[in-house]
Amino acid sequence: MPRPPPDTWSITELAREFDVTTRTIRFYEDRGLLAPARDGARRIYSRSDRTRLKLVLRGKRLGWPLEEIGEMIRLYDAPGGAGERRQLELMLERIVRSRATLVRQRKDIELALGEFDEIEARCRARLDAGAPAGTPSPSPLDSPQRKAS
Amino acid sequence: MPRPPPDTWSITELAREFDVTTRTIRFYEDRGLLAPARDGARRIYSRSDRTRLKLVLRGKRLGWPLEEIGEMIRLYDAPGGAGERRQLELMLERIVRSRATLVRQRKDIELALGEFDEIEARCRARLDAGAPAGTPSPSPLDSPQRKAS
DNA sequence: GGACCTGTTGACGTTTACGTCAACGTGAAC
DNA sequence: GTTCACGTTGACGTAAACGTCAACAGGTCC
Repeated sequence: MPRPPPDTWSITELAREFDVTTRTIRFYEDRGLLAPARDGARRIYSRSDRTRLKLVLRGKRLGWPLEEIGEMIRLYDAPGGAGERRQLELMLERIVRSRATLVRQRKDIELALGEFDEIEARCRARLDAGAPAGTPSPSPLDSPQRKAS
Repeated sequence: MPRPPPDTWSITELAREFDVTTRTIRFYEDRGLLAPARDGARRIYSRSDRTRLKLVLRGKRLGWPLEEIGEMIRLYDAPGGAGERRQLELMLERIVRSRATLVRQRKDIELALGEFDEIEARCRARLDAGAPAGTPSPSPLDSPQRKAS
C-alpha cells in the first residue's frame, strides 16, 4: 500500500520537490509571500504553504515580479476576510487588469509558437535539401509587412 | 490621402512608439540585440530593426532574459547564412526546448485565468449578497486536494 | 562526546536591466 | 551667433532576486 502524502514539510523537502534553494524559500518568506508555522526556530510548511509556494513559482514562470505575485496571492487568499464592499470592487478592477495582461501574454505565446513553426519548417527544408552549406536564403525580418505585435 | 508609413526611424521615434526610453534601446544594442545603421554618429533604424525591437519587447513581456531573447532572435534571423548541417540540427533542438517552455507558460496562463474566474465569481457572490462586511468564507488555499501545478 | 545533518539569522556579494547624470556634437530656427 | 531639440558616449547609481559565506543551535548516531 502506498502511504498517504504528508501534510507538513520541511524547508529542504520543499526545496528539493520544487528545485529551488532553501535560501530562495526563505527569501520569499522575507518578502511576505510565505508565512510557515514554526517548531521552535524551524519552519514547518503546511499544505496551504506548499500551495502558496507553487503559486509563487508559477508567477515566476510567467515573469511576474515577486511584489506582483504577492498581490495576486493575497487576491486569491483574501476574499474570505477582507469583505468590505469597496475592497471587493477594487479587487474586481485588479482582476480585470491582470486578466488583460495574461491574455496579452497568451497572444504573445501564440505568435512565438507560430514563428517557431516557421523556423522549424525552414530548417527542415534546408536539411532535406542536403544543406549544401552556403546557399543563403533571405532573412524573414526584412519582409515589408508584418502583423506581429 | 494618408501618407505611406516611413521606412526608417530615429531612436526617439521608436522609443515613443513602443513606450520605452532611448536609454533602453541603446542598451539593447549594447547587448547585441539591435544593430542599426548610422548616419555619422546617429542611429538609423530600418524596418527590420524595428521588427527586431518588437520581438525583443515581446520576449520581455514573456519574462525572458535579454540573453535568451538574443538567442531567439538569432534563431529567427540566421537560417539563411549559418546553414551548416550540424548548426541546423542544433537549432531544431533549441526550438524543441523553447517550444516546451512556451507551452508550459501557456498552461500556467490558463490555470491563472481559471483561478481569476473563481475569484471573480466569489467577489460577485459576496457583492450580490450585499457584502455585509464580516461574514468570512474559507480560504481556497486550504482545500485538501489541488491539481494546480 | 565528537561527528554529522539539518536548521537558523545576518551580512555581504552578484547579476540583470536599466535610470541618471555629465559633457559634448550638430543641424535648424530666429 | 546663440538657442534649442535631438543625438552621442561614458561613468556611475540602483532595485530585484537571489547566492555565498559565517557563526551558531539542536538532534542523533555510534
